[in-house]
Amino acid sequence: MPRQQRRPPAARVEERHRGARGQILNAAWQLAAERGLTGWSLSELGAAVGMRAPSLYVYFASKDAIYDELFAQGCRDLLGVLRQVIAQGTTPAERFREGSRAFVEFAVAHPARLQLLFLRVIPSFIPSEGSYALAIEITQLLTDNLRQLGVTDDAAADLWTATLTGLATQQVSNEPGGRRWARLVDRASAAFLATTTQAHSPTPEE
Amino acid sequence: MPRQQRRPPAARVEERHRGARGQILNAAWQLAAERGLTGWSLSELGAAVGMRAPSLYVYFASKDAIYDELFAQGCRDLLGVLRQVIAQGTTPAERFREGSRAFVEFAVAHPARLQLLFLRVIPSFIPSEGSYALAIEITQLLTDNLRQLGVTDDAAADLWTATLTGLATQQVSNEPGGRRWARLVDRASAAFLATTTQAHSPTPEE
DNA sequence: GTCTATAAATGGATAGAC
DNA sequence: GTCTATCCATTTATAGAC
Repeated sequence: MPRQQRRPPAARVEERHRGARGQILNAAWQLAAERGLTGWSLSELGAAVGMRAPSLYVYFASKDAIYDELFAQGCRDLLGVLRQVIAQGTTPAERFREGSRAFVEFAVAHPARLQLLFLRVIPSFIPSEGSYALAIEITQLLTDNLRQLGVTDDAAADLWTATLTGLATQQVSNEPGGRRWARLVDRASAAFLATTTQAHSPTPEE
Repeated sequence: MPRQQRRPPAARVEERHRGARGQILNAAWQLAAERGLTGWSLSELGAAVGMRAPSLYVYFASKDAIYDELFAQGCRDLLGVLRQVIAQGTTPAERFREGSRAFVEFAVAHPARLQLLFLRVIPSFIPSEGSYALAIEITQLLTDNLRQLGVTDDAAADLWTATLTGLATQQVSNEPGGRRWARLVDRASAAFLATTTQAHSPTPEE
């Protein structure tokens, strides 16, 4: 029987491992916020957590693997925010309005997350299957929300995601830190609901 | 008096120079379309026009200078398309609808132009004053278009640019080559006009 | 105006000592 | 698990021959 009494318990090791991974991801978010999603290197990331670049490979297989974990984490963050906000709403309309507002606020507060999750900014990076499934959950949440309002039209849901990401993107791209577009989300929600739910003469598609 | 009878006329030289610059920019657009806006290097660009990388510096001061020229060119392209489409419209409403459609079609057909003009994808690149002025002209054109419809609200114009870029961005990011979001532009135009022009109970801003 | 050569730096990633 | 050292590819950019 191999001796293993002096080896620390595997659970402890894994816990520390996860802790370090978390630190690295936090530092990556910070660098992405400061210099853009692609504006940092592995050596800079290592320095940010008191490591050299090669040590990062103990925790991640590649830089794209880090992006993939950031992608998944960003999805979970947004899902958490949206679920919380939606849970607080008392009516479907309120849930819709507050959910939409939360989406834009999240994206504007975290431009790097917006770029990573909803824009194709990194040519080499494609999210893994598991990470992408989380992104689907976000739009799913939005679609369910609309269904509760009686909006079962998939096209309407698509138009709404486009509007929300559009507002956030314009805000972040043209006036970072401002509110020029972000403040329009309530107005957009109201207009969207007005044209989608009430007596709608279905516009003929092209 | 210095002899200069054997030197080719300056006009000829400049003409060739401009021709080469044009070739380089065309090749850059093609590379950007194939591999993403940032997915190519100067040596690849040089090879595409039968040059080595250093020779490109005869025509452009830096890679960012190339991006700046691409930015300006993209603006002029889009302005040309929009002006032509708008000129063909017979009523303000038709000009609005067709202009909106043309905007999205342009962006979907040229994702790299969309990224360069409306998204902040390259951390290091900031358009020059002259190039940015062209970008302003685009939104100006849109604003004027709306004014002809009696929409003088700046916020409405902002909401509309966000919607258009949002549709294009979602299309390009999530389903490149498809029509899922692009086909919604007419529906969005109609909804926007319905809520903005007709008896509008002004939604209170937050 | 184009080239070779090269600078000067940086990138991501691996090997192996400790 | 972290390091040094290093690989190898690649980058933008410059100098100088032709």
